[in-house]
Amino acid sequence: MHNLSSYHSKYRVVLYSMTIDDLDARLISLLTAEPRLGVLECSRRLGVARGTVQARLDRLIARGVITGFGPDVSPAALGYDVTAFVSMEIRQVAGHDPVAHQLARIPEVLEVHTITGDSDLLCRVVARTNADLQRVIDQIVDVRGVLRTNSIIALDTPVPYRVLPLVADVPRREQRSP
Amino acid sequence: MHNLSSYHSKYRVVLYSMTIDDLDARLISLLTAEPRLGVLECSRRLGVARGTVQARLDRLIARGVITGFGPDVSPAALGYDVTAFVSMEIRQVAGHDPVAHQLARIPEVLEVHTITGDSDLLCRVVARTNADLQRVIDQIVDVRGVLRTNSIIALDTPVPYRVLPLVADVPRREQRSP
DNA sequence: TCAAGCAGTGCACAACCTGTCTAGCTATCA
DNA sequence: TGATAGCTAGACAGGTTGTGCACTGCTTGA
Repeated sequence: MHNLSSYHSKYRVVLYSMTIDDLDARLISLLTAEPRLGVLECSRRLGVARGTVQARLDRLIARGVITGFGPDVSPAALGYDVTAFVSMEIRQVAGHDPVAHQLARIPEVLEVHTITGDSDLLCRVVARTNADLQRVIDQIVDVRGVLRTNSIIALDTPVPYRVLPLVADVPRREQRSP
Repeated sequence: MHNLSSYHSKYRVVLYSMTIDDLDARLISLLTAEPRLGVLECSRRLGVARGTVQARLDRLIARGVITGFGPDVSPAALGYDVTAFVSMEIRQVAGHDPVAHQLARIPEVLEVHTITGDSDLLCRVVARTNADLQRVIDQIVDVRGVLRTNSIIALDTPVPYRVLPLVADVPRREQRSP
């Protein structure tokens, strides 16, 4: 098996983790900016052959770097204007998995993490209004194993979720340590 | 201006907010499951005319329900295995915007919210290792206006970010209240 | 030092899909 | 009742995709 991270570049450091190329980063950036672009148009914009773009994309997907091209849905546009982070303590006897499984059945729960610190779980929820948030929190509290919850409302989101700066940074980090 | 939410359905309630149809929900679900599907294939799967799918998609995008089709990048696949939530207090004199602006310059900061509660800002950060997380937090603390931070590490993510259950739930909510 | 393997390039082909337009039909709303 | 909006079905040209091939250049390992 050949070294995944040392091919075809004099600058690339030999790291035993999967990294991405500058071309990969530019490809991801391009597709993020204009997602409807086809492979052919990408190859034109990037100045490489179509087969290269096709191969890069396949590889990024195969490696799990790109997990999908799903449509990004805005909960706010659906009327879910309230976002909150709910942390909770759970009864430790049964572990956290059954609780997370029950939380997953609530559509308004968008994300669940197990965390360090005073609480055990942190989840992101959305609701239509503050009153509706109460309904969602009630559903969470009703989950068997949930002992106490603590809610924090997100008033504004000055930086919405993004990965692009990270993607652009990876190849530069590689080059800086020859 | 005509009523956006009452067209073409005997079940739909007149709500003065933008909602989605059952067909919209099925379209989004389908595209989420198999994002590489074209419009024509979608129309076949959904059993409607191609023009309908095209029109629905255009409308969903125009309304802001679908904000994009960007490639979903997994930070973990890029070597950023550590996810943490960092809440912070900031100096109130200058407001929170300049702080958020500086935080946005840190690639590892994926998301920033202004929040209720003891802290002022909550952000999601990623890092390569726990030691690397220290580096990122140091960068955050160095931001002018940041007084104190509190970090919570996400050990596991039993429910990764998803919107699909919410999307599927919206049309059913509409029907339930005639 | 040399052969092998991997990326990339350029080209070709058929099949398919997209964007766009038309026309007719139906349901809703004023 | 008339006007409007949405869905269907069909059509068209043009571009794009998936795939295969041969060739080049670089890196690797014997």
